[in-house]
Amino acid sequence: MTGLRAKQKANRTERILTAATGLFREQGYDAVRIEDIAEIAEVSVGTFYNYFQTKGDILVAIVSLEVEEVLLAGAAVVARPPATVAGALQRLVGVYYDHSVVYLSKEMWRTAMALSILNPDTPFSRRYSDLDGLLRSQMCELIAALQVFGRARADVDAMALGEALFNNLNMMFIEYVKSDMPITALKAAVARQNGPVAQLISAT
Amino acid sequence: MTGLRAKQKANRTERILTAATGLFREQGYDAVRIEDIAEIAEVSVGTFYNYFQTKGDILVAIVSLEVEEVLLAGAAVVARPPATVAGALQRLVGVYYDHSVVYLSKEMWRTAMALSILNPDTPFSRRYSDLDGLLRSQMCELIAALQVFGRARADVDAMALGEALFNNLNMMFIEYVKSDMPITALKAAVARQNGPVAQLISAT
DNA sequence: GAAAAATATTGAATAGACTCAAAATTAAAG
DNA sequence: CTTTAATTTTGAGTCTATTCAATATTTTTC
Repeated sequence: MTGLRAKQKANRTERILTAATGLFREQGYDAVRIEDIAEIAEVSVGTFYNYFQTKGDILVAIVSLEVEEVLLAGAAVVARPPATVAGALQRLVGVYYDHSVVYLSKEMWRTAMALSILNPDTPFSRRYSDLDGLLRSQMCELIAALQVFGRARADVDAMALGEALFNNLNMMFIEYVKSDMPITALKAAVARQNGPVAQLISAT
Repeated sequence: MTGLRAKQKANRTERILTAATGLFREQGYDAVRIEDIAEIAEVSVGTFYNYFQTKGDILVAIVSLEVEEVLLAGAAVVARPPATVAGALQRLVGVYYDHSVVYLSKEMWRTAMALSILNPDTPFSRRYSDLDGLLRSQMCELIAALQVFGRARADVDAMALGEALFNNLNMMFIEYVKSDMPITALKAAVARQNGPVAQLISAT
């Protein structure tokens, strides 16, 4: 047996996460009070703070769960990349963006990103940063895969280029959640920015 | 005469900004209370809020002043770019980073960037975003200048590439202020990331 | 220059994130 | 099964950013 305590702990974590996710979606991050989350989760405010260090922490935790999904979706693209460099890049970018936008509002993204910058040492911020690192690696893998398939020139540093490409798409996502730009405009802008690079590294 | 009111207003803005700048540098953003700023600036808490919408707003205002300096320094590089693409890119990047780091701590940068993401519609956040846009344009100008001087291939979209390069260096700066990385490591990492692009667009 | 209008200042009151010492629960020891 | 020890929960209390109605100052009007 895992012990009563461990079971109750898991159960409470679950209840708090569920309560917070629902409230954030319904009312937005700012409008939700810790008291509200605690009430729905049937714990006290103090207990909430035993499970999550700050209000921001739980949001970052929720967002991290979402990023894990994005990572899975991206892996599928890397496994079977489209045949052209430009196409492959745009497919991966599109998958990232589309998945990022399903469950989380722009406000939730803004808040989570802001908090992960503000308090980089909080445990869930670390997790978020780690996931970001994995996405970055995935982009590098994609470039490497294109080289293996002979679609991209072999004489470029896939690692370096992948990092730069990822950083660009990530920064553009920040612009997107800061503005009222539609997702189509975001994709178009990134496609344009990737254009020169895609052309230059395409195998001749 | 500009009117008594206008003069007093300018004077108070000045006093508040000076007080806040000093306190933020001495104690860090979080440790400073609005009450402290108001006391040193010899105004009431209420008056502070007549001049700045939030505590974050005044930080973003201070940081924006700094970004204006960075912009000036960058203009000098664009006016006389180093002779190689890689060299020119690295010079501009270096100027940006060096100037950004003189007066503002990593904590101040983290806070300002986080807040400009969190509340993009506050007046000073807009100003900050605008300045960021100008920096981005500056990178585009640099690429264009290198093309004019025959250092870079003329058949690449300078605008698109400049944006991507700037977004990369900007995201790397975020990584830098989130971590305890020294600035030398930051520059080295960006140089590496820019490497493939610099090589590919260099005039043959 | 006095009265009215417009604009600013003020600080006490509010709200909500977060803390912490006491109380309760679970586990371990005998 | 009791007693003791180790963990957890709890919610009243603290701290600060922010608001707003009352007050004060400056400008405009006549």
